[in-house]
Amino acid sequence: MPTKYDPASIEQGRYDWWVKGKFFEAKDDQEKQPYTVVIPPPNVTGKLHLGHAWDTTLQDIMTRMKRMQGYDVLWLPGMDHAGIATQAKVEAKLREEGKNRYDLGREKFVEETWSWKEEYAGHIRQQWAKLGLGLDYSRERFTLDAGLSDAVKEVFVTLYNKGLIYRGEYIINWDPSTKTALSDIEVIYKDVQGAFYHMNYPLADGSGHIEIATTRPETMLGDTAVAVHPEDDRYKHLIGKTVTLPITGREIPIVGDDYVDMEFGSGAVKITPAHDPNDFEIGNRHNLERILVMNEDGTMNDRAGKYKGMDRFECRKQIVKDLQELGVLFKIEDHLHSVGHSERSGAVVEPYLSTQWFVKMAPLAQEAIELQQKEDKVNFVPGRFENTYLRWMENIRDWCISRQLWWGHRIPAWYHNETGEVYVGLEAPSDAEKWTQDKDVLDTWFSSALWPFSTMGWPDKEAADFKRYFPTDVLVTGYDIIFFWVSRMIFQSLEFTGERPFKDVLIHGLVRDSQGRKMSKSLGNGVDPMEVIDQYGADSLRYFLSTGSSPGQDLRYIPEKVEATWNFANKIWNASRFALMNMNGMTFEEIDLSGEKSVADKWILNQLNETIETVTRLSDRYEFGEVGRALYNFIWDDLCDWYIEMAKLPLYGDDEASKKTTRSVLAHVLDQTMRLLHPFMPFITEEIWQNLPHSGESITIAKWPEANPEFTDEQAASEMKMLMETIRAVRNIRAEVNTPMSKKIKMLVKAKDETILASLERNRGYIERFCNPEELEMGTEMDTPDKAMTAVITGLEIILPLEGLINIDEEIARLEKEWEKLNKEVERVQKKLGNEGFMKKAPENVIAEERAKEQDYMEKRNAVEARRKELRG
RNA sequence: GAUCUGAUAGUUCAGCGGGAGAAUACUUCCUUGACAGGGAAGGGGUCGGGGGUUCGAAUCCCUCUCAGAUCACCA
Repeated sequence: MPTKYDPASIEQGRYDWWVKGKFFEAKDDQEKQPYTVVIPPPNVTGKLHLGHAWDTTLQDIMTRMKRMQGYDVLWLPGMDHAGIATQAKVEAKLREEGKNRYDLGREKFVEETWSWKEEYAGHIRQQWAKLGLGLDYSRERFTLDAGLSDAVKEVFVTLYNKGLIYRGEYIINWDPSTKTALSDIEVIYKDVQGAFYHMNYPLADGSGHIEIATTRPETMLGDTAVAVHPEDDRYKHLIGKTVTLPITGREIPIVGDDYVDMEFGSGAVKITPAHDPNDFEIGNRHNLERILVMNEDGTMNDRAGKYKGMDRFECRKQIVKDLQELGVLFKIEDHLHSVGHSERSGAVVEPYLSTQWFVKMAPLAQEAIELQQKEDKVNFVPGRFENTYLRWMENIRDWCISRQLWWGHRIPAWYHNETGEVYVGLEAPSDAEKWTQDKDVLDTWFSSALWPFSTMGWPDKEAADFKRYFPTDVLVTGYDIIFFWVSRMIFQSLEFTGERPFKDVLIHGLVRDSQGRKMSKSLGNGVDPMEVIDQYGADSLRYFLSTGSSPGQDLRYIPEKVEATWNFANKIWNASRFALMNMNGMTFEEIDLSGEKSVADKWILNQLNETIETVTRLSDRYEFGEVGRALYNFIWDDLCDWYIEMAKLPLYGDDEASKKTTRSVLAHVLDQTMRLLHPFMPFITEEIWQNLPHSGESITIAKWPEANPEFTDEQAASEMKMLMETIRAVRNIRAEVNTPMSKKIKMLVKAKDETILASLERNRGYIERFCNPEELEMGTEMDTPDKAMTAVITGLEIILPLEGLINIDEEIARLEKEWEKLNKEVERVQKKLGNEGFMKKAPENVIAEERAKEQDYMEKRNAVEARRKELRG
């Protein structure tokens, strides 16, 4: 084994070996309980970022752990066809070749995209491999697979027949750059510095004018009314009159509608039913004409008259100029308002009148909301996200699901070529030649919403995997896609399987840069997980990601922290190296823990028990940050700093029996520790475990450790505690008087009683090794020389005669300070114990603890006081 | 405007009713046979401010300040 931990060399080839060994495949073993997780499918043409690495590492930890705990684990991988994003990428590539999708035609274009998909899917699998994810590739799925497409059709047709999917002409969010409709949540609102344009529309009868204001003056070309509040004294007499729309000269009515806010602006609103959702509704109430003035690409259409062909923002400039010249537009105010942008393309979204398909949400949402009142609800971790989810569900609007793209699930609707009749079905009508299928595809999220069951063979309700592995146990995802995905899976699963799709949802935060900023392409502050792995290894990255935060909180990526994790891995590596060097070829069968054990042996076994218990308990609660701390402390402090140092005594000695026991304890503790750590750091633990005396083919299928009650040993724990305190006290004094370990000093130990003395005598060897005295005298009575440093710890007093090295005045001052400190503690505890309320109401164990503290502090204080008196002489 | 989150050592963060913790940085010492990317010792915090509940509050409640997020409105 090399002296330095080199992740690249140990990670090399290991993943392929795991996959070949089929350790990650669900075995459909009826003896075992199933445990299921489906991966949140990444965009197939995307690249995995640190967020994916975090998300999948958490899933890997849980599935590896459950596998070791004896579950029949299925962790199902897959990818998402990501309609808009993927199509945009392929179109960009075509553009580079001087082509566009229309040159290829729909069929060719989709073919081209499929081959892209194949290439990129390979990249993603490589990244999963590099992260070490224990995925069952025999069950990998893609949202456009035949099976999943059947599920999509089944859901569409069923919802349509139930009246929960409808087609209609409404105002939707239109992205003019990708020329498709978007759902409400695909629109990102950003505050933008715009302008508020004030205009006077002249009354048709020439009796004056009415003032309106708008942020989108170009839409005035499609105005079909002006609305005022029916109670507004300024305007109510005008209701029923008409105004002449400047430029177009159309005559449009003034209507009264409650929607208008009298306090806002002039209290009169221009109404453009084809370009604004609120205006659309007002239009419906007043039977107004809908005049669409834009094309799908955001340029002005025929209805825009002389502005035809202009881009919408060009048109805005021009129309403002023209209206100013006409004297209609008389004021432009700066105005900060929020403007919708496409989540994918970034283009300014246009509210646009269009015929689209929608899911009627109210009944579906209602069921999902009611689920949370029931026993088998979806359990959000942390719980507060349930409220986020519920509030969204309660206010949900209908979901626009049609997209004007080519890459996706084609909508299973056909229109009769002559009658225009609509047919919706799993297959085309029998006289297919007389019908034309809807050109559009479905929102990508429509298919991902079915992921937990469509991947398992549904709509075949008898499919083996669906019956065995659904519902899933936990879904892991970031809080940013609760609305996009989690909520939709819940209502679709309820509607179609009658069950929740997962028992738990573990929500994590976002990975940010070291300054707390979101990672983004525009800032260029993104970090590629693959580069981190090249530098520090997958295990370091995984440990950093999984233990570096608490549930639901964001995580800053700080290179120094990943480095610190590398140091931890290096520590583990070297501890194992030490063990192996001293194992003397011991085999697994030769491990024997029945021999006589030292305090150190008993103590480390006791600590191991506690660690096993803590790691198991906290992992079940997804408290990986705490688990990480427990493992770190156990390995670095208990095992490396203390146990291994103490084990050197027997290992370098010549008592064969204790050598064998020490080797056995080391082998056992390391074996168990590697197992505990394996879900977090799979590569290094497999490597070390394979080198250690072990039984079994791979640590991935080794049994999860269980605390052994035989090894729980309070006595050893307290004896060890005293020993450690003794050693620390001596080190402390040595540091204080600048007397390094290499320098031998005389050492006296005064024990409080015979029991303590006996314990100290038992551990004389350790004291000699760690305190390096030239002479060690221990007893219950001890004369203290004047020129000595002393330390008081629970149960004993340490005296180091240091002739010539100490200054008595300084020592007295130090003792006085120490006395003050101890006295303060005594007073604090006594105040507590003297408090009637405390004594009456505090639990017994707390009172007992306080009593013990009082005793301890008093003894220490008295010893310090006695020493001070001696020095004062 | 509503809701949520955060404010703890120089820095990044845990802890979330019973004696202020980790990592990192810093200071001093240590070429001890796993590891100098190591070991030992140490300094450093009225746990954002103010109220309250409690025998007891960093931890629970209220309020204020600051930072961030989400949703809604924005003619």
